[in-house]
Formats: sequence, C-alpha cells, structure tokens
Amino acid sequence: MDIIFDKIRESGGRITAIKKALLECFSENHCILSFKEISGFLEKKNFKPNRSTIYRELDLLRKFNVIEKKEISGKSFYEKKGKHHHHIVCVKCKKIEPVLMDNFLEKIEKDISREKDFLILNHNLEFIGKCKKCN
Amino acid sequence: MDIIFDKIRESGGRITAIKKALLECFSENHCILSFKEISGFLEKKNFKPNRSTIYRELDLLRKFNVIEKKEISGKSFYEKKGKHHHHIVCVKCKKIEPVLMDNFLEKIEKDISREKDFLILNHNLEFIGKCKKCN
DNA sequence: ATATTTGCAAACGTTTTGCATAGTG
DNA sequence: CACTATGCAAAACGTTTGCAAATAT
Repeated sequence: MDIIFDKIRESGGRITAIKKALLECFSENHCILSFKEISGFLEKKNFKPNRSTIYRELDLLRKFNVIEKKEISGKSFYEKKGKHHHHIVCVKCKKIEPVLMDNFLEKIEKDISREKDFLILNHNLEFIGKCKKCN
Repeated sequence: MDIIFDKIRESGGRITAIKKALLECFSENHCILSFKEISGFLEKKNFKPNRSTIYRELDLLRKFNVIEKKEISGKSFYEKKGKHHHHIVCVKCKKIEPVLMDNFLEKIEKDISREKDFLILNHNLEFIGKCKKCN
C-alpha cells in the first residue's frame, strides 16, 4: 500500500481521501468491480464523490498501473492488477466470477504473432453461460 | 438465403428491403462489423434507414439466430453466425481481424464446468496488441 | 506557491423507447 | 385486415470535458 502511495507521489500524484478509499476498495476486492459497485463501496465508507471524480481517479490508478479496465458485454469493469485470470459471466444474473488458470494461451499467441505479424500485448477471455443458481 | 427468409417469415417476421440489404451485408462480410460499417454498407446500396430501425433489425436478426453481437473494448459489433473464430484487435488503429483456430478451449471449458458448476454456452476471446503497421 | 484534485453542469456517443404512419403477408 | 416495420423525436445510459474552487505537497 505504502509502495503504491510513493509511486503515485513520485509521478506527481497526490494522496487524497478518495484515492485512499479507492485503493482500499481494490485491495479488499479481488475480482472485477463495476462502476456502481465501486461507488457503492465508497458510499459505505461515507464518501460520495462526484461521478466524474471517480472516473478520473480510476483513470489515474490505471496510469499508475494499479488497476486495469475490462469491458465485458458492453460495460466497464475495473480490477486490481495481479494474478492472471479470466472470468465466467452468467447470462441471466450477470454475476461475474474469476477463474484462475495457468497461461495456456502463450503458445497460441506465439503462433498468431508469427502468422499475422501482430504483437500481442494482452488478451481478454470470458466464458459465457449459466451459473448453478440460474440453470 | 431463402432458408433464412423462410425462417424469418415462419417466426412472424416480414421480409423488407432493409432486411434484405442487411442480410446481403452479412453474407458479403465475414468478420465483425461496427454499427457505422453496417450503416455505411446500407448507404452504398442506397438505403438510409433511421438508426433505430437498424438497431431493431439487428436485434431481430439476432433473435432469428442469423447474426450475433460482440462487445469489444466498449463498442458493439455484429457478425454472421458461422465458423468459430476469435479476433485480434490493434490498440492503436483499432482494426479488428479474425483469427481462425480450432476450438482448443473445449477441454478447459469442461474443467471449468465441472469445477465451478457453471454451464458454458459460449466464450469471447480477443487478443489485444499492435498490428504490423502500427508497431 | 503551484500543480493536482474536486464538484458541478453540460456535452458526448451509443443505444433504446413511444408513438404515429407506412408497408407486408 | 391485422400485425410488423419504419421514421421521428426524445429519452436513457455510461462516460467525458471545461471551468472555477478547494486541497495536497
């Protein structure tokens, strides 16, 4: 946590109450969070920042390499950078859960890079289906 | 094509000029198309339907199982149902290209299904990176 | 002191909706 | 004829921006 604070300050960023609360939010939650979940979390901690502030802070944390943004079925989600994983998404209740797995895509990515002359930096993989409850 | 027309009529849908043009659009284009690309195609064929009409038609074609919708980096794309494939997306020029490959995810999907008690119906996989030109 | 952060209001791009009219089966 | 498809205008939705005031360093 303190390391992140230092990193932010070094890059010219300032540690504010909202930023602290946001960092807490991401350290307490391992899986991806929607905008609403994030602002809900902040409200529970008695912060009610303006939407634009939240978006801007999320953007900053992204630039500081603390979190990353994912777009799943047209909506944005934010997630602490960390262990490589994918997600399962329930078509009915929309619940998203993480799935840990080794990076089995590495070999395929090499093939694609060579074949298509395309430098692969990242990938998105979600499995869409029905969770236990909804099925 | 005629099979699709029949299927649509059977389900209570009506064959209109716009629907025909849209079907042409998807049979001429194998990879995913953005909304703008679709309406551009229609304009080239001298159709200028209202946006809402296009969205509604796309929705119908989706219900008739002719096309499917994909959300990539926050935008919607539409694609004819067909051969299983994935996409590479250039972060810079945003160009999207298809990548054909056998369904190597099958085994992994079985594992996830068992482990998470989750029925997998589909998956989304995109490789993000830089194309030859942009790199 | 100065640059960053914040709230507010307004704009933006994409997609959806309600309603009246036109067109298909 | 009955019901679907269409155009139009307006709304909804998530996100971004410009600006002036507040705050961190």
